[in-house]
Amino acid sequence: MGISKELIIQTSIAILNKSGIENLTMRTLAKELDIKAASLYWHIKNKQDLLDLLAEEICAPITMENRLRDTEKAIFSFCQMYRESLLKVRNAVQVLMESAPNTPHRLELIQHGLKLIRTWGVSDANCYAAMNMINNYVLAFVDDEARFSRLGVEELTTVVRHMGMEFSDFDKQFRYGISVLLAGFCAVQ
Amino acid sequence: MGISKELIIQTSIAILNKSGIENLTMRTLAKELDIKAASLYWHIKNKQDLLDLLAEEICAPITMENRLRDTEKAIFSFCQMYRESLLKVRNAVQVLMESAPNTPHRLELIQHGLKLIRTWGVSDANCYAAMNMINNYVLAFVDDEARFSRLGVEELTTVVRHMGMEFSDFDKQFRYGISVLLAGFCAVQ
DNA sequence: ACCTGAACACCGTTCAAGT
DNA sequence: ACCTGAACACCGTTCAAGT
Repeated sequence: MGISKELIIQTSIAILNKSGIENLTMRTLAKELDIKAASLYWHIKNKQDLLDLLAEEICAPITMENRLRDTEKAIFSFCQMYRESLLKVRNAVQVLMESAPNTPHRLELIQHGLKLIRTWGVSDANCYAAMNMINNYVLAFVDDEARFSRLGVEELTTVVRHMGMEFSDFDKQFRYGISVLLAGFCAVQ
Repeated sequence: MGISKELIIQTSIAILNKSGIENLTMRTLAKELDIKAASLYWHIKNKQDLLDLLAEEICAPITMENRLRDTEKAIFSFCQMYRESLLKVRNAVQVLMESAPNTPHRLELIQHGLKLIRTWGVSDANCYAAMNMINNYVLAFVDDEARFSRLGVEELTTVVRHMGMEFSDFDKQFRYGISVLLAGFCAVQ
């Protein structure tokens, strides 16, 4: 069995999880695949192309079930899925931020998010801004969450002392932000 | 007159504004200063040190005047100053994001922001999360704003058509987001 | 169709050596 | 005190050449 795009993606994600994005290079990727860096260019256009593929792969687990009649619950569960998908791959946030959401699945997700926000009562004029706010909130939150989870115990206690913050429950903090945004959307028209 | 830290900072910002962050390298910076890259290490520790200095310089124009009795107005004007400071330097957002807010002025800004948010009525338990939300909102907004302002006319009309969005008035959009956050903070306790 | 060697044009950083 | 030459260990990418 030879090198396939799928294998390249899975190997890249393995490298991300093991060594982080700063060690995902065309050379390390090639080495892991037992080929030379130059050979990668037969399968993918360039590194940006690889990042786009990874972004799409990272977002793949996010589904768009429409079973929830309660719009608020639907938005919460959508954001929660988004968050969980990002947490599954180390540096997922950086990968998404280095690639434009032009890929099919990510475009679908945006459409779905917009629909939810419209249903929540945000006007046409504001729904793109609202969508951006939610998207940026989730990305920034997960970025922090992932960074915290990689801190040593001593740094953690330093941070806690300095900020006087309990972050034992990331879930609660996450829901707080979403609640703020949803309440804010309702209040401002 | 020799090379000073201040000259290095100003030259770096000139390079940012002319060529963007991807062209701010130790080599281009040295060339602009008429020295060799190795010489830079006499004046600054490394590139991360440079980015920290730049982040502090970018945030320098943000003042913390306390003259406004109206908390809402104070927060709006604080965010507006933040935004304007970021817009003055190309890729300012990326610079801030690549450096931790450990420098004196940035720490002061955080303290001031927290105070405003507390005054606005956010609880101790939530004020760090709220502060993060505002900070991330401004950064993401300016990142978009700066990106849009660098788009050509043809891409702009494409985006407008696709999103059905008017972005003639960035100010209005910016204030919308801040309003959402402030209203949300009040509504969720 | 798929892979490689070798090169090109870059990075950040170090360090002995110069003045 | 300040600067440089030269090197080291990297990057992404291209392309003629191999099979």
